[in-house]
Amino acid sequence: MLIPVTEPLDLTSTLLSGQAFRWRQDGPWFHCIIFGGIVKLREVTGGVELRCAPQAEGSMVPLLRDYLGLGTDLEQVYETLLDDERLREAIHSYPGMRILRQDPWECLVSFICSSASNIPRITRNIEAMCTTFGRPVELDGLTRHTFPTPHDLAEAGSEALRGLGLGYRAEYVATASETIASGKVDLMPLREDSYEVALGTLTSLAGVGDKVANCVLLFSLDKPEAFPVDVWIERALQDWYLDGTKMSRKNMRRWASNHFGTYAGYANHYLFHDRRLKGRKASA
DNA sequence: CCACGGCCTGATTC
DNA sequence: AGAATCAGGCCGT
Repeated sequence: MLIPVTEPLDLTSTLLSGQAFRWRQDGPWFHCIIFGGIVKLREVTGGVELRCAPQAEGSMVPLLRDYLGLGTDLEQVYETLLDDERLREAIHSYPGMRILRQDPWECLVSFICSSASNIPRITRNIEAMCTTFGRPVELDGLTRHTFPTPHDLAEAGSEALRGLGLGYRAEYVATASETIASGKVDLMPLREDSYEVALGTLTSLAGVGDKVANCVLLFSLDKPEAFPVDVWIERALQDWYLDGTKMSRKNMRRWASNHFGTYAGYANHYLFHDRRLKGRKASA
């Protein structure tokens, strides 16, 4: 089924820029588990072709439009960022790269797992949790596993998670899972809360500091002003904006939110993507 | 509020 | 070859 898309959308950059960890590319197709179903997407003239199971394709279309962030007016976002020379260049390099609107739970666990790790390992860890504690779903002879629920991971416990290679992050995931499963913290309503309130709630969870919280806020909780500062962003800000001025990461986040404004998160992701593709040494 | 060391682990570098 | 270092940080002191 065709999802008609008239808005700018670069599917490859959007799905593979490091904001989500479960998309796989297979020729022209991308596949993943979304909303509990297996989904295949590919870019075609006029939009995006969709296949999915077990849901009907028709019912998945509005969910995917939402997930892909097509509700956001990118032109308006760009308008606020194009004055900046570095951003202008990055935006021209990857026009149509969007911020996804992911499931907050999966996003939370994924970024807890990301701390002091690397993309291949994070991806392995997440996939291991899914194959071990998730449910298999099949489409066109392809099997993927659903992301485990808070209850699943709380029940699994930290030892089992360590067995999957999470290292010290296993304790964080187990504890955070218990907190969510118990109902002490409810993630979805944070979409309606202010940035500051949601940030405070998230950082009360095990293994969630300022950086991880800002990732969850930006990629799943409707906070486009969120600005996660990781090593890549730290270097980018140092090199291009701060001219060597010493600043803590939390202060960098505050500086950037103030400097880039309402859509600081988009600025963040374009800088991040650009920096990462160019590699560490290439850009001075 | 900031600075610092410790923490799993696997790949890369020296 | 074996030891540091780094990788999309967080926590406690």
